[in-house]
Amino acid sequence: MDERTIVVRPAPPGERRATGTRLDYAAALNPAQLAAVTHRQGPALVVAGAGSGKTRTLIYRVAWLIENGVAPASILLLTFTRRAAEEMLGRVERLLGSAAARAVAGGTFHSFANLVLRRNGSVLELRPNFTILDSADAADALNLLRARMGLGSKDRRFPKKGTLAEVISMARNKCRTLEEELQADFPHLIEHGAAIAALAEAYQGYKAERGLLDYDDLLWRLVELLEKHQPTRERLSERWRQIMVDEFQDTNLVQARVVRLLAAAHDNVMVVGDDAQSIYAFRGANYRNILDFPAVFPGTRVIKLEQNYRSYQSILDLANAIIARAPEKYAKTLFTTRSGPSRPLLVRAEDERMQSRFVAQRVLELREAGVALEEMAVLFRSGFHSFDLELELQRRDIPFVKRGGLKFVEAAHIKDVLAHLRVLVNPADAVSWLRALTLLPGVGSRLGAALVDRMVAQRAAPGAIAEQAALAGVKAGPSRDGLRRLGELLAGLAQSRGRPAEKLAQVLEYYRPLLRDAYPDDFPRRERDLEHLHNLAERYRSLEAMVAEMVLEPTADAVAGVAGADRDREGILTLSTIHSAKGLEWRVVFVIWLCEGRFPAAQVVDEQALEEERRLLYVAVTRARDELYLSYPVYMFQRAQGYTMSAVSRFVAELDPEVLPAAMLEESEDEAAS
DNA sequence: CTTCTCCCTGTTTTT
DNA sequence: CAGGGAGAAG
Repeated sequence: MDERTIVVRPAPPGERRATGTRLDYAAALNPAQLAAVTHRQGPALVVAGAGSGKTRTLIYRVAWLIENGVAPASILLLTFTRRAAEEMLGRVERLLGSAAARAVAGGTFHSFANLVLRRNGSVLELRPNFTILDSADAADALNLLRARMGLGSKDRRFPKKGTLAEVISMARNKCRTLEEELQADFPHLIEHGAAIAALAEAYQGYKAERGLLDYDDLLWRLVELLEKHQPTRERLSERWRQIMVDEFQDTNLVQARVVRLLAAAHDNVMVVGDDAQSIYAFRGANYRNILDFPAVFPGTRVIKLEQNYRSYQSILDLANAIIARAPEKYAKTLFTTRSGPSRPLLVRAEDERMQSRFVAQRVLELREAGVALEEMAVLFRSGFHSFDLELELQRRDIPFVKRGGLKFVEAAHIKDVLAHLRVLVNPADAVSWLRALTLLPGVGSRLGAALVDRMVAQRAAPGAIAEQAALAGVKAGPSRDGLRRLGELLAGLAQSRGRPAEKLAQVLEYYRPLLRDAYPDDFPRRERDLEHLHNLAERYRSLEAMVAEMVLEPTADAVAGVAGADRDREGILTLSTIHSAKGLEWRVVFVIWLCEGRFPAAQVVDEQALEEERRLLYVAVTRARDELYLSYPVYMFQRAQGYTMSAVSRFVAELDPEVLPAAMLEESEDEAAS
């Protein structure tokens, strides 16, 4: 049964040509793709099923526009990650055999907003050196204000800082009032409604005074800029006369508004998406954006891409069966001409160890059979689901990278280092100040906050922190010594004309002793991360760009595992959350932990969220080209109850065994011996 | 009053 | 495994 046959697949047509000739679009694309690529003007909605050549279509579209006289600089390509945009534009460049594509603007909504606001923010009285807060920074700021306002100091049931940040952010992403948001998603917090509202208002003021923008502000201030300042709107709309948005099903209402406003002058918008792959409702995305697009842009041309070029038909049958029950959608059924010997398989393992051993062993067998490690991936619902597997892979010396889970720049020690640089860029950045100050021995939240307030009120230069501390009455002692060293560091950096990487190196030198004190157990691992950070810094020419982009575009590498500086994945297996696997594909895919409580996740109860989990599984299985394994352990360990019997995921249980045959694992003689 | 330390808990997904 | 809470120490 493991006899693997060689499958001859047609190579994707096109993507190479002699210079000087025009691309042969009709030969390279199917009729639906061609229609999208050569769409003249006005709004268009491309409903693109998984693996239907969506990216390819966008690439050819950009090339076609350029070949037909559209200036590259007037094309805007909004994608889900910067990397997606860069990869696409790189391919356009190869396609056209010229560097023209480099002038195309591309990136995420947030990074686009960042650039526009830095250049045009003055009409909003926004300083160009504003700091961007990530969700953890936002939560910290809220917590500071909560303490100051004396809210929930005694009440144990008062929401934690992360929850507060989530409520406030969700309301803004869904264009709701706080009351509406609490009613809809946090009914158990309604009793704290007034306190949360007061906090939200204080938070707005706090950010405005200190030049701080959180993720939501980036989008909302852009909307404000475009809505309230007609000349700016017209200028920007004229500048980008061709707008393309990828993964439109994962945009939220604010982003949809940005699109509407940006296209005000011409309506030349092409959005591409798949309602069946909408998996970001939890952060406010609304796949209705796709369903409603034709109403928002009258005269929209709708083009459906249904032919799948990725997966075997047996895998698509499974995908179609999974999504068949979704209640509201653009009806479409994926089909392909690809068929092969293997079918998806449901694998029942005794327990988690067994599941891990199965994956590791199968990966090795496949590698023996000629499938390179980078052509395989293991996908899961949540970051921590792969912990046991990671140990097993390490034990067997199988190299892997993990995508998703805790991000590199979210690790405490990385944030510590960056805080020093952020203070340099924006001396009013109270959040970063507090972080840097409380690292010092003898400086806690109280003294730290007092010093920050003083620095901001006095508009003092960062290097003046020690003098300001003395003026504030800090007595000589360990805290004064620390503050003096911090002041010397910052004063030196403010003077320095060095590159960002050189400044970072100085911060690292200062920070290393603090790191060793703070993490006596595992500072070596963290020091390696700092090395990696230093390598990343080499790419940037300006400090401002570096600190902004590190927040907006965190590198996909997780902290754990090999935080390798090299980015090529040759000979490396991929482990990934399904969310981070979006848009990618592999020859062989394993999806693990398909049991109730894990997938769907335990905390998911309401209908809408369950539907999203279903779509998530759909995304997972459509990542596979040739082979697909879904697995789950029969017994799972839960700390509270010990070993319990698990139930297979409802999404799998309801499927016809025809589309997903089941198998179980048995301990064989030689395996038991090893 | 402030900071430090130790123990507890409870873990989705991400710009 | 980190973030928060409680209690001890400065």
